[in-house]
Amino acid sequence: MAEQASAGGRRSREDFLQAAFALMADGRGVEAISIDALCRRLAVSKGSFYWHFKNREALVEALIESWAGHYQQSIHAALEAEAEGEPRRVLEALVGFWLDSDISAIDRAMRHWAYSDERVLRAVQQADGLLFEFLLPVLKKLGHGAKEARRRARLLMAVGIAEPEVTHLPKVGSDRQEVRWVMEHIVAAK
Amino acid sequence: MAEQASAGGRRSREDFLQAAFALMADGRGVEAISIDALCRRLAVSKGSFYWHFKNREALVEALIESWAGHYQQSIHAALEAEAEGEPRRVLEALVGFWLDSDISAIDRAMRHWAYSDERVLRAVQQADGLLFEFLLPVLKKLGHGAKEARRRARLLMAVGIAEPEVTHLPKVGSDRQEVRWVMEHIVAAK
DNA sequence: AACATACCATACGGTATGGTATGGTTTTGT
DNA sequence: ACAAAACCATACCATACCGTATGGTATGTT
Repeated sequence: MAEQASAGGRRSREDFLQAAFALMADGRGVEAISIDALCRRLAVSKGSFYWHFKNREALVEALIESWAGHYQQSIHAALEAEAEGEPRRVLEALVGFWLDSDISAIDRAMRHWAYSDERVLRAVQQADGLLFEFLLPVLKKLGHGAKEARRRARLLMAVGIAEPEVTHLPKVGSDRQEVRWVMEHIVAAK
Repeated sequence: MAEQASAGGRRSREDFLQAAFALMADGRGVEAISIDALCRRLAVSKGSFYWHFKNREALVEALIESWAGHYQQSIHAALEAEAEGEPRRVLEALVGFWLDSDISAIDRAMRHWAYSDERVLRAVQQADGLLFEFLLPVLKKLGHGAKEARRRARLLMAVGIAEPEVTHLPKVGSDRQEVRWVMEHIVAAK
């Protein structure tokens, strides 16, 4: 414990956000984020927290905003760079982004949190919509019509989302091989 | 409020389990199951709860066991009856089972709960494994080899699991149409 | 030196929760 | 009818949490 942030020095708003994400990622979701737990993790007292945030709600709102920002930024960074190039490379980038372990842990927590908080739901749906919009033209480039593109984009995202849920089912080949198979099967025009 | 169970009469262990599932289904998952909330819902006091259960942990364990039992039973009821018939009909039955709103709400809650409780994780994985084993022969009947069957069964389950997560993305046709498309696309041999 | 600002510690109040102790009521067996 | 068992209500305690009040320290600024 006793996070970085220059262990003797002071804490910033960002430190609390980072610690909250960390709690969320390896805990029981948003419920794991208690102010006491945060302060323990940062080796600081509640006085500090309430200096940086009005209350727990303010932290929560900041968390949502921060996540949305990072998520969108990640998508842009991973995909926009490739957007003009070979469609398959764009999809590779997407998969790489999605399988990133840090992202996916927080991602799962956010998705569940969305069930109990409308604001989170909106943030997640907006992020999904963004990714979806990226996928559509890529699939069209691969020769699919509008309807087919929508269906396959949807399917692709469903698979991406559910992947962590089916890791226990017997796999046929390596991760790379599986990805390639899904690509060819879902993505390729018949 | 004030559940059935003969509103004046006494409560059984099963009543508490049912109420707990109900709380779980329309709440924030397992955290929504507080003893007070349960007792309020059943119009009874904590004395009753602690008569039927040693403590909250005991309730939780009973919940896991009960869910696993019901889930397996549902799978058998829905699929085994069709197991010898037309493969497509088996899959239709599966989809019908999966889209059942009650099941899927609790299902989602269980899946998330699994992240924070190993016992739940085992129960969910075992249930998934069961369904998976049902799917394999069906897909083989449709003309797929062993590898292809495993891959497609996995994909099919991923789609089923993730479906509730992508409901906000634009759909092309009606539910039935979408299901047919996925069937044809994932299930059918090319 | 005097003050201002930013930051943090400690102690406390209020509430929601899990849990216990104890006794009362209803049902059941004989 | 009567006792035992099953079932439940009430009062109470301990803990964990959010939030506040208040005082303290470090680093400037004038």
